[in-house]
Amino acid sequence: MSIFDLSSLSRRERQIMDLFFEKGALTANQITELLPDNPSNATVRTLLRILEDKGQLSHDKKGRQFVYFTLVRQGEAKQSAFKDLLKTFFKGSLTDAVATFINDPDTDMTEEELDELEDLVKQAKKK
Amino acid sequence: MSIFDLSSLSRRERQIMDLFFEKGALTANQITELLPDNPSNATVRTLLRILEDKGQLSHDKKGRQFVYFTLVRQGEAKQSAFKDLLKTFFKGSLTDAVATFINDPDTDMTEEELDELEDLVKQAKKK
DNA sequence: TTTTTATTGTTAATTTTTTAACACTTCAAA
DNA sequence: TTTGAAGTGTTAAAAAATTAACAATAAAAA
Repeated sequence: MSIFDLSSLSRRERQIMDLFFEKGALTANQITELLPDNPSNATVRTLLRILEDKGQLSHDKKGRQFVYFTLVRQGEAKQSAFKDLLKTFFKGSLTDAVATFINDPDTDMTEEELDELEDLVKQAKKK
Repeated sequence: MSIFDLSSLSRRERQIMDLFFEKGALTANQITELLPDNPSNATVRTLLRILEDKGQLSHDKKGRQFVYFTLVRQGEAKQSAFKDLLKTFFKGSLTDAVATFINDPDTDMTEEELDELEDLVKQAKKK
């Protein structure tokens, strides 16, 4: 199993890894608050040790607290997760995904974002 | 729990739902072949019945086979999954996600795709 | 028909995940 | 110092997920 393969993690492990990807470094107490269904602090610490054993996380000591962080490089995790999503839901097509998102009535992007996006595509076309 | 909330499914349940999103309707035998770690056919059927109980799947009978399919509307599942991914990995920003993908050296998009993408953005700007 | 084969149904054992109780440690305040 | 508060370590029970054995059924072939 690759370190990027989130699909082989258990439900709770995955929920926790998602928090790290979203928030960066976290303590056991922070995770306890962020997880659904109010697990106990001890429960979360067990999970953190398991994820550390699996090589997904590590921690630094700061005062008396452990501050955990992913060992997966953020950039690679992002790319891997994004590609997996495109494959699962959009036949691998970025264009399909963007179309779905932009055409969702709930989505409202600012003019600036759209400009930025257009520039991005133009840059890509130059190569 | 919403029917779109994949994060509350178990590991196997989630792997199976991902297959349905990617492939559409499937029989137990097909799923058995597609899943990692070679589960037995009986195992897969149990999971399918569980997912049916949870309201995620249903099935039609075709000859002697059951053909299963998601009850989640594909369009809504896509949007929900995509938004979740943006939130987890890209601070909710479509532009960030597209930039990461396009700038990945492994990615190579055709000229046509890029054109399509550019048009899409231009259309969106008109509104 | 009858038999064979490919499927599904049921159930229970096994394994993994999830949980938290209780012990231990460490820092900081009194 | 001593004591208390806030954290971590260990372990084992409980719950959930995963697995597959065996029975039943139904379609197809003989």
